[in-house]
Amino acid sequence: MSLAAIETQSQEPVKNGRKSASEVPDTRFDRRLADVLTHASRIFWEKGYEGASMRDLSRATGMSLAGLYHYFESKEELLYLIQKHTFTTIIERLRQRLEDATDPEERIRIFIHNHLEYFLANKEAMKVLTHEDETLKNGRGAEIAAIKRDYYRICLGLLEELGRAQGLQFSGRLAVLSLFGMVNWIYTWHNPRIDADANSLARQMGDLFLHGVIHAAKPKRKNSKRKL
Amino acid sequence: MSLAAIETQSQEPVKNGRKSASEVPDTRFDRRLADVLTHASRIFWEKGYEGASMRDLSRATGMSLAGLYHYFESKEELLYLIQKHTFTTIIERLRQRLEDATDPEERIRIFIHNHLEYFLANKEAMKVLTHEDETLKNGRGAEIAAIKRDYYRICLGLLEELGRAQGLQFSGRLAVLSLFGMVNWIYTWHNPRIDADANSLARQMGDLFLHGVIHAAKPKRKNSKRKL
Amino acid sequence: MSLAAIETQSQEPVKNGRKSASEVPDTRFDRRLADVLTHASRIFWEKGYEGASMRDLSRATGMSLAGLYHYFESKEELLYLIQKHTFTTIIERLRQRLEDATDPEERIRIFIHNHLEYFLANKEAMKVLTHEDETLKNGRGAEIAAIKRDYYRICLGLLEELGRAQGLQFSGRLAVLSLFGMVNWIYTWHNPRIDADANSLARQMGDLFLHGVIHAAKPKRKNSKRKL
Amino acid sequence: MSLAAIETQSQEPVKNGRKSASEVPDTRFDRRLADVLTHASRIFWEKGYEGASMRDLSRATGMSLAGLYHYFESKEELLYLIQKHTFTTIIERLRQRLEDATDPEERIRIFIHNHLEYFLANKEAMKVLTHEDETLKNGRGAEIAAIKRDYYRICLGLLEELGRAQGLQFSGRLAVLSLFGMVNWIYTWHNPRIDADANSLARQMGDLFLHGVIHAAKPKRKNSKRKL
DNA sequence: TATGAATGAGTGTTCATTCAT
DNA sequence: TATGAATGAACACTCATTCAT
Repeated sequence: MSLAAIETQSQEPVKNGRKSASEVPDTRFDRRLADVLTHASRIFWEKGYEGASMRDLSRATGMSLAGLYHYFESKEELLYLIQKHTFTTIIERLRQRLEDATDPEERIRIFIHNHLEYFLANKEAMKVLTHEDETLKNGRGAEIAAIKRDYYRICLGLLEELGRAQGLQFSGRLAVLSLFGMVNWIYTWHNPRIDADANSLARQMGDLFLHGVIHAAKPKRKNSKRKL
Repeated sequence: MSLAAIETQSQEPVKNGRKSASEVPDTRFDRRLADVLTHASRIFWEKGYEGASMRDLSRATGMSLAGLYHYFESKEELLYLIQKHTFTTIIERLRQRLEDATDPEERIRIFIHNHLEYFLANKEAMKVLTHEDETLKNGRGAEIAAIKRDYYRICLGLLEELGRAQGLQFSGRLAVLSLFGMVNWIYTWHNPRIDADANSLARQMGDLFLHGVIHAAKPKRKNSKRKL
Repeated sequence: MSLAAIETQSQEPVKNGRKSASEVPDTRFDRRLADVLTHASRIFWEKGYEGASMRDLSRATGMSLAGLYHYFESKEELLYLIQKHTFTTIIERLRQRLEDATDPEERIRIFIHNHLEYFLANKEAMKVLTHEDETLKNGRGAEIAAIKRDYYRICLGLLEELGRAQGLQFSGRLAVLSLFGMVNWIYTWHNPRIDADANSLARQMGDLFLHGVIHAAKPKRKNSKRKL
Repeated sequence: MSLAAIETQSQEPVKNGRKSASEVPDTRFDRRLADVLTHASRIFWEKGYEGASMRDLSRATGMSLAGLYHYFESKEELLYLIQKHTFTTIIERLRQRLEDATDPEERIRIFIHNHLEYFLANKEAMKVLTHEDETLKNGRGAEIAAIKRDYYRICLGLLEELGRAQGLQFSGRLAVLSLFGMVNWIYTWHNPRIDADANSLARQMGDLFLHGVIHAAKPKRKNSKRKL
């Protein structure tokens, strides 16, 4: 699913988008808008949502200020579109990859890998997602929050599968949020020149997280020497 | 160490260096400025650094706009002071608590507990620290970055102690940054009404992290059945 | 005379003078444009000429922004067309009704009634006429001003007839403009639910005005007690 | 009461107007703001409220755009201040002049004269008052509407006095609103070079209106020939 | 010590209008 | 005949900051 696609989709209710009968997507049209969103993503990443001005976007995209408003209702809509696209894409990919796997550990590793792979390839989007978490208001904010909750629930579900399979007892919430912290934090430190790639990172973080969960949550055996 | 103290200290070079060495510190004065920083912290937390205006701060503190500039060079200095104070305080506390402990695992648990305890009590500061990571420019930015590196190195050191003690082999960098992710992320989700307190959280995260590190990094024993 | 007609008429010189004399008028076409003017009238009334945007008009009429410009040169032309139509219509009706009456008082009552009746039925147009009095520039402004002067002169003529018939001496100008004030002001206060209809209003205002003029202007008789 | 005075008064709740202990009005300060209001009045008159830009006001007053906002919350507040001042002043003057007169006719003539005199001397204010009748929103709009109703009621009261004194029967509402129309309309036509001054105009309009009311409302005598 | 006054530069957004199709 | 795309100029308003007092 391309940025253009999601953009077009959300563009529907805006203005009087006629959208001709035959519905052949005008790719030249869509590409233009997708471009804008890509640039916007970068600018929001560099300067933050508040710090970025529509004039910055105008400059970056080569589109006039008023032209921007021809396509997008407001600065907030740009943020919304970016966040929605990002979340939708990552969830969609995750679902596809999860289809083939049944082993609970494997499935969690898929989750981690999917997350890291996407965000290492789209670091800007990642920061925009996490930094501008509470920026969107009302309807748009609620919509993104709902998608985010979906993502959370998927991960929680995976963890519960694992728990059932191995007879573990632990707080799913804490585990999920700890995992989210680990994998989300990368945008603050990952340097492609010195740090491992998504595959390697996913394996290492998977090891760390899964061993942590499994051993920490294993019902104490009688002869376990000491607390840890 | 009070906010007032750090503030005063950094205020020294500013403008009319009236504050000669021998002078008894005017605590009424200091308290006022500490108040300003506390309010500023809250406002930056609520609106972000860019989103917060000096007028917002003026309103929140009850000090006139010009009054703010009488004490603080610029909006950026306020951010700098807050970040410096936060980091300095947390590191200082950590060092004190570390003094009494020698067991490597115990020391890492102290690190985690210290971090969570401070940030659960100062959630605003936390967000201001992590969100406005790259906001400070030049000298001030470099100074904060240096303190941050200190903090990172302390944590890395603790991990290396553990590795040596237990004969583990793992990437310290990845482990530290994963841990940072886990503990820093709390400001995005911690709800005092439903989530555990710092002690409990520190114990659980400590379990998760330490089991993860130790078991994931343990040199494979010959008879280890399976990958995990 | 329909709005469409006047519109068409003034449209003649615009752009591609396609509309050759012999052509049968396309009424479907005309009705569309008349509709636009009716809507425009309402929007100008609600928001004022300056406050109304072409986008408002586009929305209200369902015609695209560019479509509006296809038929009308500019926003100013829309105002011009509305004002011209309104004035032309009211004068035309007045002339018809005046044809049958000869009594000077009767003729003034016809003037008042015609004015009130039209404007009570077209309150929007009325406000657009009086509020946007000086908005039109150059040629268009002059043309409307000329029509307005016509209307003024007709009324002045009626008053002079009355003066001659009854041997009155008074300032026609002041009387006309006082009358205009009385009857034009209604758009600011008339509430169809509590105020009388055009017939009743015309009678009452006619009484007030005519008694006022006649008694105030009657050459003093020797035994008139006092000024009033 | 000077423009400065009313301005100062309404300025009180704005921002943190400290307003020193002794309360000696700083006339230099007030004069500046009164100046701004006078200029604003003129600009609103020339271009209408919507058509006038804050930049126009900035240019006209010689004060920077941001400076304007230092003193006035918004463009709307400027309009409010002008309207409030105008209405308050004219009502205050009216009340003073009414104090000495007891004859009902005389009192109505005072009303007319007061109105015309003020508005011939302040034609801008007049247009701003009548044209921007519905511009103010919410609280400010309600406040001005209340003052306006006061003014209406005073006039209605005067007419009822006259009715009682002379045993007339007529719609007070219609009479008041007709009178308002007559006297308010002058701003559309009065040309000081060719038209009479306030005194003369007030006398003539007074004659017209009073004769109109009295003769139109006089209970029909048996031998009155015909309707008029 | 502390503030009201003042501002140049910038904000997000809307304007009337043009033009290729 | 009719419209989507596009824009330069303007809009009301806010910004961080300075300065005289």
